[in-house]
Amino acid sequence: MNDRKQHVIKKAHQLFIDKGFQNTSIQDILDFTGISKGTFYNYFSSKNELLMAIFKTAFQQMENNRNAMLVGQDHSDPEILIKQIEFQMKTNRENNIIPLFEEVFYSSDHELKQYLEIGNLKTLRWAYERLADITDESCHPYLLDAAIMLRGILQQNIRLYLKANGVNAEIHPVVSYSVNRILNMLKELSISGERLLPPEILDQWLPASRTEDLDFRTKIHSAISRLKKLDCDNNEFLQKLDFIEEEIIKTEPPRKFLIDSVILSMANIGENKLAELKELIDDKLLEKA
Amino acid sequence: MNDRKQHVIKKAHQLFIDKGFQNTSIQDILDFTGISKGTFYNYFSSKNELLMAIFKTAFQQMENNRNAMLVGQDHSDPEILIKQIEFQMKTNRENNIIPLFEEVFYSSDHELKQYLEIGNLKTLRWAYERLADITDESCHPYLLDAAIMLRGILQQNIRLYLKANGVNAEIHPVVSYSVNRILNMLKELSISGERLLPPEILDQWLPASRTEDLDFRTKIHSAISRLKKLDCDNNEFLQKLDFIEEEIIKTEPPRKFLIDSVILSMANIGENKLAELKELIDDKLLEKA
DNA sequence: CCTTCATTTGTACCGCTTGTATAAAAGTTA
DNA sequence: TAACTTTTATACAAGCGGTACAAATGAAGG
Repeated sequence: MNDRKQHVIKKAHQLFIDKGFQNTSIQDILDFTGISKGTFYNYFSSKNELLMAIFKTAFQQMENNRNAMLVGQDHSDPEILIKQIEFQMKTNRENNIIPLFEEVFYSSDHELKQYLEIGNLKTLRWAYERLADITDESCHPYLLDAAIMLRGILQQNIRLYLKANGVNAEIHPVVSYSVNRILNMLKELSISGERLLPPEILDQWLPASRTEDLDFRTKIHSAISRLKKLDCDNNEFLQKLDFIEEEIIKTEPPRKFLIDSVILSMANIGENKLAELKELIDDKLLEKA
Repeated sequence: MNDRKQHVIKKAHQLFIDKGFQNTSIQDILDFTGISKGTFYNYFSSKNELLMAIFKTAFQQMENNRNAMLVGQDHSDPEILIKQIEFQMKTNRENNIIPLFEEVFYSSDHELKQYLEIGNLKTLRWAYERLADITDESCHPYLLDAAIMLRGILQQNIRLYLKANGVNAEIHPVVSYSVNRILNMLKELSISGERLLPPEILDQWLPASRTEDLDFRTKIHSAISRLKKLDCDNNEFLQKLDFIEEEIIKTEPPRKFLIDSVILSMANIGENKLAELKELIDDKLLEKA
């Protein structure tokens, strides 16, 4: 991604942390980053899309750190999980992810909402899998419930612990306490057999293929959305773009010759305008081959 | 309260449920309720204050129901608690309280935020007290932690249970399951002795006097805010109003003769404009005497 | 019936918002 | 130098929350 664009994302994130999403106007961002309005709307089709870009980089960063902390460690050691969670909570706080998330989740557009929901489910699945590393087989049927409740407990405990002890308090004891509660609860559940949700439902919510390809799918979607705007009254043009999106997402394997010829037939819109889309598709199909 | 105003609150609430707070414009409300803009701003000094009025009536209603469900019942029966919570969660869902709450909590003005925070703490204290009814003495030091975690568990469990079983699913099993988890956790905590927050901190967060008077304080505050706007360049006038607010809230007992004479000295602003404030203060001081 | 008062209405207006449009300027590459 | 893409500056549209105010309406009492 463009360096300048990355810089805008970073600066805007800073503004959102300081003043909140709603209370930061695009003009604020333009002033703070020194770009012009035209450039802004060249980079992002809307303020929401900028926010999505911020979430995306934050999620990515979190996932990387999470994985890095696990290499060479004993996966079944609860202390490692605690440290991972602690780190996540800290960076979440630094990046103001939760407040930004809440601020937008219940109000904003469908696309953003869906993106955040999937992010949510992914972290839920991560917790589920890490709990599976730690506990023995008998607990596994209850791990989804446990992961769900762990999130709830952590959220509330941290919020009120920081209210009591100041926002700069060390959260390690809270995370440790919360994880211990859940581990004890799991023992009890494995005996009593009570359960709310079967773990299999996770696969239903997050079909493996869909989540692997999520990033690619959103990229394709936004590239195509941008193209659509170039000639949004040309019905044939729009149909072609819709066809490409559907073919690349739904058909397995996508028929590359079809996509290529359709793209070729749109060349009149400007070779360079199509470059991004072409590159995305070529990379993806190469990787599959 | 004015019937018409109440009607506006109700209709606006309906709109907020359907479209969200941010996505409902004042014009929408005017069209839907059939009042004019002038009347709207006669009733509410801002869109936020309308939202506060909605929250206030919803909280009030919830509290009443909560108390009504307890009369003539065995306070130590967990089933009653479960039914209370279940009812609360249902009405919360019907009134879309949580989403409206979240939508606004992280973005909006300080006053609204503080009001919601206090509402939050009040329901936390309610849960704390109800858990005290149910559990024996040995658990009491851990009840605040339990109340906090109960909220987290309920929130997450309900959210995902409804995602799995459809939004119209019966939530009784979820509430029952969640309360049981907490009760078991309490047993364990009373043995291990682990604790995050001491219950005494609740009194610090919600000083008894302050919460009793909260409703009165906000009423006084908004009445005075409204008056301030009538002559907002008259410094002496503003100082008088500030004095009244401070005297009625902070001085114990408030020196009525002082307040009365100050109000008298402001009569030039219009007798009727001061009526609301006068009535509020008279009622309060009568009740104390 | 008429006067007095408060409420309500309709409308114009302000400053701000997100987002579009576009011609001119600046940068890049060959 | 020429052809191109990107960036800039600016004007613009439509909508927002909120203010101001004259005119209309309603209610109460002499």
